[in-house]
Amino acid sequence: MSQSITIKDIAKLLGLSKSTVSRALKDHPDISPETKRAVKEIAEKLHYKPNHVAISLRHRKSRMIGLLVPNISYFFFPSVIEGIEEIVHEHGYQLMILQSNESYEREVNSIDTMLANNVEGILASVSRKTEDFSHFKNVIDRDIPIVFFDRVPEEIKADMVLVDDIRGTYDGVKHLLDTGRKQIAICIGHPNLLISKNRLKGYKMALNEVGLEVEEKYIISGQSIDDVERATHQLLNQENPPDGIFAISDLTMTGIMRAIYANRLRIPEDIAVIGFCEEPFSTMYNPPLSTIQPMGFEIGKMATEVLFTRIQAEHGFMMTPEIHNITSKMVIRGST
Amino acid sequence: MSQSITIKDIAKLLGLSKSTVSRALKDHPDISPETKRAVKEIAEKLHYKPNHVAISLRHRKSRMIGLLVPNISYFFFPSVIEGIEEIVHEHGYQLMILQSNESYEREVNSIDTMLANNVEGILASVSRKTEDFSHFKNVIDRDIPIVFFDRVPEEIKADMVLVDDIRGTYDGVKHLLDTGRKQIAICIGHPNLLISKNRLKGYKMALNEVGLEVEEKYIISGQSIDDVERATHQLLNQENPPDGIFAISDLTMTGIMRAIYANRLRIPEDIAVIGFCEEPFSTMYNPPLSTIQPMGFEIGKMATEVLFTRIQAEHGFMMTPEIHNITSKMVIRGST
DNA sequence: ACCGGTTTCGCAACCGGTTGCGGTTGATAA
DNA sequence: TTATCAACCGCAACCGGTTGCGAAACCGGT
Repeated sequence: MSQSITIKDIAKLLGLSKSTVSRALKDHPDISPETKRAVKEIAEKLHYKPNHVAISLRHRKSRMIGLLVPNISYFFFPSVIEGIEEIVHEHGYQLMILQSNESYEREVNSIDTMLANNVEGILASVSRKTEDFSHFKNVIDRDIPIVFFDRVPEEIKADMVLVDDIRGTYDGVKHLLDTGRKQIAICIGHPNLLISKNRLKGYKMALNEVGLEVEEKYIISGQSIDDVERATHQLLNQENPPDGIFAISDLTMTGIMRAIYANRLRIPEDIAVIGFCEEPFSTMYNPPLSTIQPMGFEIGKMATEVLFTRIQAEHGFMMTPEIHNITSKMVIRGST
Repeated sequence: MSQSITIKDIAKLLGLSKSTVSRALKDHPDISPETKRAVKEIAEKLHYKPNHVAISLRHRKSRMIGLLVPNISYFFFPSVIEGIEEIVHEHGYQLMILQSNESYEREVNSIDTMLANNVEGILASVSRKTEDFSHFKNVIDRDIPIVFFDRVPEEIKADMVLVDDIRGTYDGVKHLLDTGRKQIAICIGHPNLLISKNRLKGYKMALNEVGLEVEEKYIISGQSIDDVERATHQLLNQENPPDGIFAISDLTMTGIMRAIYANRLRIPEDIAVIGFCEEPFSTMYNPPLSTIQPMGFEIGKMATEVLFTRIQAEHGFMMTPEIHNITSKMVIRGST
């Protein structure tokens, strides 16, 4: 039984044609009830499983959704994926997950394999290194729906689902101000990224609202935990160190926390900390961190729902792309 | 250009047959150099990309490896996946990642879609809920190589790649003893799991070696962070509380740490902590945790290498299954 | 002119399903 | 008796490549 059994096998056993078996299996009205029964019975007995590859080839569609993520190593993307899978499976589709690992080549490659595998739609979060977006244009030209989330290309016309960074940062910084902090620092990622810009915007909004000016010395950035740790050290050891820090991600938060611990500062007495962090990351610290939850699950769900409306829309009748902002939830814990 | 272009398109444009084009593209010696040049040139110009689905159907193989994991939400599996991807891509294959989410139905389902998609091999870590393993037997009967890792079924004859739990736990507990601890507790997962049994074994080995007896009250277990947190509370508040705890995973560690913090105990002064934990999890705490690193990356690599030797072996000529133990690395930090 | 051997290419079947269309059968109506 | 029609099923093409085999065209040698 090393070979999987096919429709032809069933047909031969029953003295029928392939077409009849195929139709019987899917309750086509042309087939008599007895024939259907016989076919289904033997199919059941032999554990017949249709070959998706053949179906995909014939129909030019695969019931598969391609997912491109930079990585799955931290909290955010896995939770997004959970949201995606919920909707994908609801529709009876399968998910094909590809990691770019922040590499442009692998990103292009991944898109190629998705197309070569006839995915019916693509969800994508782009790599940090990507600056040429023609592989995505390619997808759009082929009329394959694509929805970007979180890390989106700026120059592509497509649906986007984003965390509301401006609002989230504004909320977090405002909360720090509300608890009496005056010198609030922020740690951002790569300054070119849209998310960094937006978060800075929210930061400025909150400060300006209470008449504070943005000071350059309170803005640090870093690409890795170690980067951030070093930057935070400098930040804490300058004159007039901050009494509150807003971290932009789980990674920056880790670097910041390490530096704070190393400097023997107390949280929240000496310095308050809040930032964009996922569960269960934020509850592991001492004290548990107040956070702006990015709601990865909701982002995944929303992105996938948008994708399916595109898939189900008549081809050619494309609505204009939309941008969805998912507002984050602020959770106050011991660190502020 | 909404339709992707095929071999037939190229053939028509050049007045050739499909077969000639196909052969030209793969440098078949039967084709003249000029024809090859012409074909390749126009293929390049039109951005021709072969349709993997068609190739897969024809060859009955897909150059895809299926990966079944319970989840991708924590540190261990993502790092395993990194190792897997390294080897998979080295071989020019693609990885199809499916999550069971600890659900038996979804596990069976995932195996089905892998088979239906003609994967050439499967890497699997089974769900906690799985007790019937016939879906895996099915795979083996079909002569499709499968390698289990980390969470393995006991009653299936197949290659396995495991963390050396006995050795790892032994090392960790021994280290606690070496630093002068006398009452050492351990927190395990579900008692039925092989890993729990093995880790208990290592725990006992280390204790017995220095003439200590295993006491039931020092063995706790839990399925979730909250479970563990509660159990640790009880553990710490009984008479003769432990002065060292060995945690069996990132999850149990989180519960334990929360309970320790809540009880205002100092680490490592009052209680030392060590356990199986992944980077960067263990460095986030205060103090950074000593850990037994499970080496997910190595496990992934090893499992995939074994899988490819099976794939490349002549079918039928199956070697007997092997069990590989990956020894963990002990990293001493501030918590012990 | 004829033959054997290359070189170069096309025909057609095939992978495993799907589907338009046409054919056969039997029953019913005219 | 014959036309009509529904019920039921098979033929064959198709999706996009791959490949065994045969054939045409050309070569130099006799």
